[in-house]
Amino acid sequence: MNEQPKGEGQPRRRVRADAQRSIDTLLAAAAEVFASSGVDAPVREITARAGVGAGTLYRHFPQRADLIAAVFRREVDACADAAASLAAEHEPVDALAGWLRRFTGFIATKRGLSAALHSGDPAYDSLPAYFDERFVPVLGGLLDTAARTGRIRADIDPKDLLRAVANVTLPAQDDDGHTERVLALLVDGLRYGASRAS
Amino acid sequence: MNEQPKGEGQPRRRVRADAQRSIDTLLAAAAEVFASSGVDAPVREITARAGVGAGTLYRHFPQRADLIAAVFRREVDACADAAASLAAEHEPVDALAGWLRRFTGFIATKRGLSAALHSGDPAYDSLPAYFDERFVPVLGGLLDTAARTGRIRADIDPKDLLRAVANVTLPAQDDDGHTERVLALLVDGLRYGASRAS
DNA sequence: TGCGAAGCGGAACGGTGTTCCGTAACATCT
DNA sequence: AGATGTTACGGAACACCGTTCCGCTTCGCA
Repeated sequence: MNEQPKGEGQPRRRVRADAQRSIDTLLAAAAEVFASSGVDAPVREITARAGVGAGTLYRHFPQRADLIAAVFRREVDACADAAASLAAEHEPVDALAGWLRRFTGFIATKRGLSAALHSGDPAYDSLPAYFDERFVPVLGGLLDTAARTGRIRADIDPKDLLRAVANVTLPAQDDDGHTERVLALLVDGLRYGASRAS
Repeated sequence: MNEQPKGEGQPRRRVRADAQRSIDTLLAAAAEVFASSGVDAPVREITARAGVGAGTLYRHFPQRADLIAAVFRREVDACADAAASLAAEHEPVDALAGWLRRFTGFIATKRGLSAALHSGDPAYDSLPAYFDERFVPVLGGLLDTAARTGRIRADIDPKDLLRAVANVTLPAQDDDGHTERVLALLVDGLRYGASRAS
């Protein structure tokens, strides 16, 4: 549950108790603030909610981006882990569609983050990699299992589908079922040509 | 070619000559700066290039967002107008695919703008409407014509497809053909079920 | 319990978007 | 053309934000 940012080689120094407390408080406060005010919320709003000074934040997260990244990773993990139970409880194609929907929900809370990702800030460099690292195997597994039923084509790169769904979902502002319909269109695209190729 | 921002009811007052000069210079400078440094470029960079003071900019574009919106509209028009010649020179389905590709190129230059659009700034409120107002009829026409050949399904809402393509294209950072492939997937989705319905 | 190191708060810094206002340029009427 | 009221101009000043700095406190170990 705890977290030590910037874990270079090994964490050679023990984390002092008050420092760990600050880190936890900051991550919790940041998650709340990001959820309610978006990732562009002023840093002072986070430090105020956490009841710490600005210096404390920057000691543990040298760049504002590092804090965002830390919060992000936690939520990526939660979404990726959801795939296992879906696969256990549903038919392959349903599990695939279901997880895509779950993934859609995850992405929907990330408004404003895509902008940050493409800002060129090197602090975000590791995020897309982590995103792929966790999600590509998950979606790849669902896709393979579904393809083996023959009801879905087998020539889809998980990474492509992942990005497509994410990109379609992220900017959906006044979503009156738009995301649902496009997701359905993509799944139809998957079904098209299910008969050819292996 | 000229432009008078904020045209409320009627433009009841003539625009003074020096003011029109400032507006034109600012729009030109802004277009260049946005293209080279993105929409997040400092205002002072634009005023410097235009050779005007900050007060002049804010007199004509009360919010930074108003300037962005004005530049944006010009380029929307250019892209929408491209559809006519495509429709005249290609088969319906090719014209459709061709314009989607052209549209893709337009969107690709708008990185960072999507972030602005979803920032909640009321100054951008009219942009999506203008975007739809210009593009939906254009894509709708291409879609109808293509559907009448029977090689494309007829139950697609132009607005859905428009947003889907835009959303897929906008965040494409390291595009190694990703956009192309997803676009193809969407067009396959259009072909799927072309036989059923009218 | 004493002491060096790590952590803490918050004032201060540099840079940004935006406002303000004295001055200059324009359009109109005589 | 000259006078005059209105509109626009430039750039210094303001408010806010991310980030840095540093004197003081707290922690962990012997």
